[in-house]
Amino acid sequence: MSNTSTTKALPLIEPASDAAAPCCPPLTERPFTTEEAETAARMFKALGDPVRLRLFSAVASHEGGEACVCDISDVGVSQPTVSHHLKKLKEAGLLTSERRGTWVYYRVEPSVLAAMGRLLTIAPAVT
Amino acid sequence: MSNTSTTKALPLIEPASDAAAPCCPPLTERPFTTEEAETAARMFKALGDPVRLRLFSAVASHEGGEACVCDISDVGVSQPTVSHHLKKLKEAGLLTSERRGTWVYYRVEPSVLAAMGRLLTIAPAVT
DNA sequence: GCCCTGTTTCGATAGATGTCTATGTTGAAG
DNA sequence: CTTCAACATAGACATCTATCGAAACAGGGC
Repeated sequence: MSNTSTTKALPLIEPASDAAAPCCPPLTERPFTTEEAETAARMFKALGDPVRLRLFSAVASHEGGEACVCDISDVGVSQPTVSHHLKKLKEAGLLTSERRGTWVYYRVEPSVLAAMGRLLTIAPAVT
Repeated sequence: MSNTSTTKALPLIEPASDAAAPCCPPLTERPFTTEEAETAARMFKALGDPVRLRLFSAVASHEGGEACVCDISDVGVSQPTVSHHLKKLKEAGLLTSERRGTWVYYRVEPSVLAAMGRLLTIAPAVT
């Protein structure tokens, strides 16, 4: 509500009350519809490649939750391949990118991480 | 007596009982190694197909956490294809199967779900 | 024995995917 | 303006994947 923003006061983690739960209920809640399955599968598939997973982990674990390509591109494949995988992660909504001067920085979209985590919850403890 | 019946025979491939393989730390903790990435990517990849995701969700949300194939095979593909996808999910360690009489029942491996969920946690708050 | 429920196998095929090399594009620095 | 460095894009290629139909196989109930 009014947020009471007397001062900036950055919250620990943006509440994102619903900001990014556009996808689906927990997998255990009810059988997924075709649409839900396609949406969710796109995200899982993005993390279903070892190189992408390493890139994602490198960004996610980097200081400040962001990293420039030059910091993470040592994953054993050529530079264009790195670029290609980063693009895939971006298309899946898992990463965002921003150019600052010569370098391009990638950042994790935390709300999407949370949404995927919610998919995998055992039981929402609700009826 | 004969061969190995005196004791429990040797566990060629121990069912890994539970263990559930907490394969990896959270993605945000540190950059994944190649091995970790390959292990984790195998699980994500298994859920990266819409049909498999629907099958998995159907089992996971079914009463008792298990379902027979006849209950979930209405996903728009042929019956051998359903069988093929269920096999993939089993190979990924996400499902187990058991025959009871005429029907085969699939069940979710809850510990694996938990392990995947842990991968996606933002910050483990230490131990 | 016959039938039912699944599993497996066998091509076969259309499409997706990961990788590379080569070439652009963008911005900073001479 | 030229050149270099950091990434992105484009095209080519080989491999993998999902799917099908049909048919054989395996347990279990009758």
